[in-house]
Amino acid sequence: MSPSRQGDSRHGGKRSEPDDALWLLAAPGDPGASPARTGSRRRARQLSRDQIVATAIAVADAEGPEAVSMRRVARDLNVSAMSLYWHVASKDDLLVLMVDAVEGEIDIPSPSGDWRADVTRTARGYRQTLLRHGWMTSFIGHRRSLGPNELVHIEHSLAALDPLQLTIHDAFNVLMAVETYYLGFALREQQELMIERTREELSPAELRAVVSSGVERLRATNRYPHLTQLFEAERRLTRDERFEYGLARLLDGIEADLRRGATREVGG
Amino acid sequence: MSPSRQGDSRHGGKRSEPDDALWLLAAPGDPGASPARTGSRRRARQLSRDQIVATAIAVADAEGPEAVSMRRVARDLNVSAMSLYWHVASKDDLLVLMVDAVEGEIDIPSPSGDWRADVTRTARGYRQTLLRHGWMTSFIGHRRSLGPNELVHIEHSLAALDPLQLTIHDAFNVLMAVETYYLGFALREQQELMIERTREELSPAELRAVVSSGVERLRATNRYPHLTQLFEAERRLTRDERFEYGLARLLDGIEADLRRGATREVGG
DNA sequence: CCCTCCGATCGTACGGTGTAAGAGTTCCTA
DNA sequence: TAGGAACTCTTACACCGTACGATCGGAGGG
Repeated sequence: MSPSRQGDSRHGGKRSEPDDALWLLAAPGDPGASPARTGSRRRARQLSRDQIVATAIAVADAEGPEAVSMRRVARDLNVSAMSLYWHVASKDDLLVLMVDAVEGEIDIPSPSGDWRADVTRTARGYRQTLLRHGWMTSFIGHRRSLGPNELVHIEHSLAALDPLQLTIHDAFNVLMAVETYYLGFALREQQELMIERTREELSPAELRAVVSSGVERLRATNRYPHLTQLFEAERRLTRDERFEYGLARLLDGIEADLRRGATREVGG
Repeated sequence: MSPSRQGDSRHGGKRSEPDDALWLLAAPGDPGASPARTGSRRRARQLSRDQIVATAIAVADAEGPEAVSMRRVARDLNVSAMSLYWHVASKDDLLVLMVDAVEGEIDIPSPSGDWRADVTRTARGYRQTLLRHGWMTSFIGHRRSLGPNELVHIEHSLAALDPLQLTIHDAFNVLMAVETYYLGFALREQQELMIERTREELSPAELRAVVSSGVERLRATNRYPHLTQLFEAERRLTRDERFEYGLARLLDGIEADLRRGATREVGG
């Protein structure tokens, strides 16, 4: 019944992270000795945790999240599957590392003094990055701690809010609301893209048939007037427009609330 | 290389859905003949799609998303694994059906005339339901079509916006912004809950050690002033408070924008 | 120089997974 | 009574994560 506990340390591998990799609140993969420290001191061909993570990301980018398996990553590195376990505690750990690595790709504008512009820019960058790595939305739920790159992300985002002179909690509250929004958007967007991709595999004729028969049945029931109308209308808003609309409205609301005089006190 | 195509029909099973189950834009599981139509006309013990979905949901509720396997669900139904495939096209399909079934649990208030109250109520209901079925955030990405229950959800949500007299597109835009928010919140909330649960397995002493050593290292770097401050502060906002704050601000922004005179035209 | 040690890699094996193929069972209809 | 549709089961395959122990190769001590 009780599955294997999270391995504390085996083979006597070292525990220390590569120094400035700071993980908070829970341990990520721990078995790793620091990777290939002095170049070619040991074996010429030295496997490293970063290499593994990069390869796994490449696989996920190219063939989707379900293609990421230990054996597959190992094969791409010309290495046996079990070799990976020296550098990475488990597959779940690898996923966590992948997520944090991508989080490091997001470019973070340094605070300009215009908090709204900064936040908007960060949100767009986040969205672009998740769009570039569509698998992120499937793995992001595996995150069970704050990785070094997310720490940097949060720190910078909070710094961008400095001009507002909020308490740290109010600032965090604002930040979380915005992050919530763009995380949710990324999730929905990914779903939509998958549906679109599925539909692209149909011939135009098939597609038209499926859609119109669906809409037809929808209308026939007479119980979905709004939906019928929606599907019949010609132009739909693009995803970009929807992203910008919701983000702008959220920031509008936050801005107004702040102008109204500090964040509303919550009872307690 | 090319994996199995989605099975069109095998064994000559019927295709028709149970009549009012309306799926749009892509097919869900199709092999199912309609389940146990006339009670005990056939075998006394008749497996049905709904039973399978319910059992799968029960497994997920009790033991988490990773416990849901075809064999496991079959075992709980005292049936062989392959029997499920008569009623359900694949595991992915089962997941889609599970998601839609849960979506049907969300209670939908009938429009009261106060759109903001209605939307808020729906958002809370959605959050509560996703909280009750924590696995939803891991499966929701599998949705590749609009299930009957989500159709109802959208239809009702759009109806709630009627008093605003928007074009159907603008209404949809508003709705999507809100859904984006509470979907994102559910995702983050689930992450947080998993972290909390992980931490609950530690003794208070261990916990304090882990956290404070983390914060200590954080401070030591001198590069995370905001985060350090955040972790040292005593009171954190509850999740409820954060949920309500972001939702209210988003609705504030939408409201203000609408008052400003119809939704802003987007160039094109 | 060899020998020992240990970091790193590998081979094998176990118990799980999703599901294709087709045989077997049960019941309704002609 | 025969036929066939509706449904269930057995078997088998390829793949998965990973426990365990053998093995390899270079660094340090004698």
